[in-house]
Amino acid sequence: MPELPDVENFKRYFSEHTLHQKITAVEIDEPDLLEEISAGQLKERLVGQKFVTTYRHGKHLFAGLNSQDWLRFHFGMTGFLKYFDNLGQRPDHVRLELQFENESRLAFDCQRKLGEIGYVAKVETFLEENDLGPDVLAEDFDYPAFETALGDSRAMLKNTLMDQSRLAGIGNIYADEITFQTNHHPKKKTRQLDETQLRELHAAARGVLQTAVRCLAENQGFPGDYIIPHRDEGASCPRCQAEIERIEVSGRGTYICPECQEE
DNA sequence: ACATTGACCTGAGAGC
DNA sequence: TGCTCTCAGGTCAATG
Repeated sequence: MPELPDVENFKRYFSEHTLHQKITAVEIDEPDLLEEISAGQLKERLVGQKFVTTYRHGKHLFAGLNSQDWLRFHFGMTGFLKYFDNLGQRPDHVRLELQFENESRLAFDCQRKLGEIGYVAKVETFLEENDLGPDVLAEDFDYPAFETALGDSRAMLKNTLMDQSRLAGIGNIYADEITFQTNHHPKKKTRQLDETQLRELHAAARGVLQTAVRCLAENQGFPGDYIIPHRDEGASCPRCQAEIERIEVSGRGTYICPECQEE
């Protein structure tokens, strides 16, 4: 689930519920998910603090504390946040739970344990050390920045889009949507695109992610010409009715319309 | 430099 | 009902 649009919504959810409340207890149910800090230290650093701000870069969510440090979440394949005050609403695979002054709680649920919980002093340092490219929805991510980010990638288009060191935020689902919207086969070499096509790709990448953020926020379906709701072998293309195909690209399940996206 | 494969983990759903 | 198989929206390391 969690690609950039999901994480952007987690950010909003986090802000809406947890800011400016004193943390009174921290329960760590799965210490293996901790990255830059031990369980004991994390408790020490969090109890008594408040979250004052949030920041997102790609698929990473940073929650800023009044100590100036940041708690970092990466959601892996199955992570999500749940805020609740009635224990009956506690989800099934909680790996970290924060309790607040008013007895409410925030859980980080992560069934497959592929997520990460980190703790960093500076966001910029983390981004550099982990070689993350620019966030695709950053305000200043204009076409020249996009061109720079792609560099001289010789990979297949889908792989370039998903390469977090070039572009931060795009995963399997939205890579497919972006190639569909621009009528490219995902295995096409990125290098083969001319400038007009690259400009279209840039606009489509931002447009798709922006639209997805909004659709998820409003809990409504995707636009009628999106392939996302038709990720099924045998489903029909929302634009030309041809049969959707499932192929593999670098081991990832990939859905395409063979008519709209010729190789 | 890039593609492929398997590993990390666990569970849901399909098919028998 | 229960078993087995496949698949899952992320990332890393090893291999060719």
